[in-house]
Amino acid sequence: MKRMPECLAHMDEGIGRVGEIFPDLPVQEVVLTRLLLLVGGNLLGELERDLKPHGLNESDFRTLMMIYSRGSATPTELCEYAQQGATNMTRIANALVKAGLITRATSAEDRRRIVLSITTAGKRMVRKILPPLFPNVHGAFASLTTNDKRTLDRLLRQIAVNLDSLTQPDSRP
Amino acid sequence: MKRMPECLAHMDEGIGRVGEIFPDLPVQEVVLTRLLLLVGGNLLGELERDLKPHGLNESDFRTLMMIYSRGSATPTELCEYAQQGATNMTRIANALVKAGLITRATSAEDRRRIVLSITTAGKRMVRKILPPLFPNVHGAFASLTTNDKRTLDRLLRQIAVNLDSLTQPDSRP
DNA sequence: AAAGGATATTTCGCCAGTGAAGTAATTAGT
DNA sequence: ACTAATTACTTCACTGGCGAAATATCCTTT
Repeated sequence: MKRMPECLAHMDEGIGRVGEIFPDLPVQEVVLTRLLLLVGGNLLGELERDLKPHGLNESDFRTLMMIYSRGSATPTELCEYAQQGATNMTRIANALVKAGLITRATSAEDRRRIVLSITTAGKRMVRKILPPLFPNVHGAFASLTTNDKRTLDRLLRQIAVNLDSLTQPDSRP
Repeated sequence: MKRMPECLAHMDEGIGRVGEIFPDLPVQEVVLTRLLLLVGGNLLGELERDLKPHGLNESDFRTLMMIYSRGSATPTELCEYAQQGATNMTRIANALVKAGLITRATSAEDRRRIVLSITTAGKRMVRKILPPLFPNVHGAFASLTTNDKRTLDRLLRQIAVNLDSLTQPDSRP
């Protein structure tokens, strides 16, 4: 695998060439899109690499952390906020239950519902996994100033909202 | 599915709670990581939604565009720059060949190699697919100023390089 | 209180991506 | 010039995720 700078140069070159053929091509935006996909993908890959030794993948981990931060949650809640399909949630819950990190219990008030709760083993797992991730998380943004990070935060949130309203254009009463 | 602002608020809240339990948690960086994963994922989803009617997925499309921009390429070249496994490249090439968008030919100088070249149907497909994407690409960054975009470009490239050297720490002679 | 509609979760079948092993062609070492 | 190592691509088996349909419970209306 080539190193990143060459990879980026190649991308710029390719988009540049296509831009000559399609004068309307919004070159800057296309580059940003590809950069976001690239960075997102690498970040995901790095995270999964760190999690694999513990037998978890990124969505398992994210789900575990969401349950951890609230103590318990229903699959639907988790789907809402983790933008996952319900189908997938079932499988993730199965895996976490099987690993003894969470428990499944049917809700008393609404027996359609399942309540997923973290176990002590689950909490222990979080304590084991989380801190070793800090250096890498830090490393990813090492060359950015605090100000850079604040700006990045702001811009990413804007893009997230833009994308959201692209997909669901103003479905408000 | 909840709207984006609620989703972001929920994320901030969750990370905040975890940050209280783990004082060393680099909150700002974790938030940025999650934002990048979120935006990357949504961007990918949007793109795939636009491509599906044409029978292509994102990696098919990316590969087609790379071949388009150079006229032809070998699977290995494409893997290098598109950070895809060779395995996957085989399948993608199969799909594109089957759709008549590219051709496969063995190289004359090195008979281990395969040369993938775009066909006229492939070029036609690019002309058909690409322009309708422009509005969405534009929309994703609509609320950003030109300066914002330049900054974002710079920061994303830095992160990309940081991640790269996290993974392959200075393997230079 | 019975029927129709809504909601929560699961099951099923499909597509995309990956690692490990396999095959074929080239290059390097002696 | 012959073996060994390398490189290019493919095949196979497996995991992760998704959409559509199935199931079970709840809510609403009559």
